[in-house]
Amino acid sequence: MPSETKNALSANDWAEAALAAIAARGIEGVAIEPLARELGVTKGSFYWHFANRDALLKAALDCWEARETDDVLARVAEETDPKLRIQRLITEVNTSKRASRIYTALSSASKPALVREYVERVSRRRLDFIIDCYAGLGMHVDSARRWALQTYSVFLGSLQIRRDLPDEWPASDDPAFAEYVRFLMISLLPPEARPVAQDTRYQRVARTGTS
Amino acid sequence: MPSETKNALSANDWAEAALAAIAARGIEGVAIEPLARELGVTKGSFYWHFANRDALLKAALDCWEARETDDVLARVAEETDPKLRIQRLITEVNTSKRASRIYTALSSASKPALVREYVERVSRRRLDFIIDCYAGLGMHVDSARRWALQTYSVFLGSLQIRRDLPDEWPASDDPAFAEYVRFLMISLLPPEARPVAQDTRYQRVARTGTS
DNA sequence: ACGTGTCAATACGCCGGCGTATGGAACAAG
DNA sequence: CTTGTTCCATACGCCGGCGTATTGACACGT
Repeated sequence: MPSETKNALSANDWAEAALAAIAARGIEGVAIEPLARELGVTKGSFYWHFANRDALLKAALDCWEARETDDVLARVAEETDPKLRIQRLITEVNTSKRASRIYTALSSASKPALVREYVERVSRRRLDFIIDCYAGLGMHVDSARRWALQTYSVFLGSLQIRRDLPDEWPASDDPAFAEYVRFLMISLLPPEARPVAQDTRYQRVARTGTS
Repeated sequence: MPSETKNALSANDWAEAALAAIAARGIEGVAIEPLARELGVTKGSFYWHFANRDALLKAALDCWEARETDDVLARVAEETDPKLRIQRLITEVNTSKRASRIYTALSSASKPALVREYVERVSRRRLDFIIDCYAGLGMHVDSARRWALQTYSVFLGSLQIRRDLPDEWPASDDPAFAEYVRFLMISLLPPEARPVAQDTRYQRVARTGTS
């Protein structure tokens, strides 16, 4: 196996480049010849490693699925306490921009039916994981499902908002961001499991005479 | 103006077809010749009505923006009571599948910078509207923004989940759906504005001896 | 020195979509 | 009947991406 002896490309290099292309230009942006140019080679290289474009897509999606499940979920799952686990889940909203771009790109239109399988598997595993988190709080299954659905919705919606309205989303160093996270910590945890006793999310505006 | 005398196509027909194409095949699916085939004409027709593909995209996005703001927001805004307004907003999650497909398609990758403007405008108008809804409850601006961000996230996330995991989402006639809506009614309204006094979202599972 | 296997460059044909140019067909007005 | 306008068809050239075939450059073992 004469690998890593020279600057020869591996199939994995192509898969990674494909993922980057998905993040940057969407699923349709995974084109052999442009990718080859970016990698400094020609497509003669590509067709040695892969049979066709679909094979590349499949390889890239395999990478993605592995990272999005075994990786990020494992990072959260190492927190054994169910309450802290949910909290960590919430702060993970600040996950890498690249990951979120890939997800929304995959989840969008076109969906060559190959992509669909991957998105569905990853989504289901994520949701099931969150359901387990809430079930770990001693919650009934139906309740846990509702809470999880809400939390996962907030997660996905946050990714979208960060894409569509980058200005509206507070930066990580903005105190408003920390406040929002604390807000979510309360909203997304059932009353009995909340970090602080009192709910400070609702401050009425000072009374004025106007209407 | 010899319009509607024959079966002649108008520019608006093309724009509508383009929107349908966005919903079905994404932004890249807006191709002149396939659209012409669907409409039963050739692209000779198209290039009489439009200068190029970008002009068509712009026309389609104008239609979309009008519908997504002046239309759907107006439908919710006719409810004057702020509390009921938020509730109606929540039930609007069940909006047309087509609308959600268009949105996610637009918000995905590629984003030829032309699309970006439209998505940003629509998103901002939606978010501002929701912020006003919460402010209408007498909430402080910062608080209202947090609540709105959460609610809009739930809304967007729900659209995504319905796309990615159609099986996991309860059907409209499923009692689980009604229960989830009631769940959200409580979650997404501040304590003082909730429809019912007691919070029934958290039912602990019956105690068992196992672990 | 000689083959063999690995990885890549080059050249080619194909297809589908874009945009243009030109030529109608229908219809109204004079 | 001619003329002009509106709307569409046809034919063409162009480009970019896909996939194949062929050749070539190294690295190795023998």
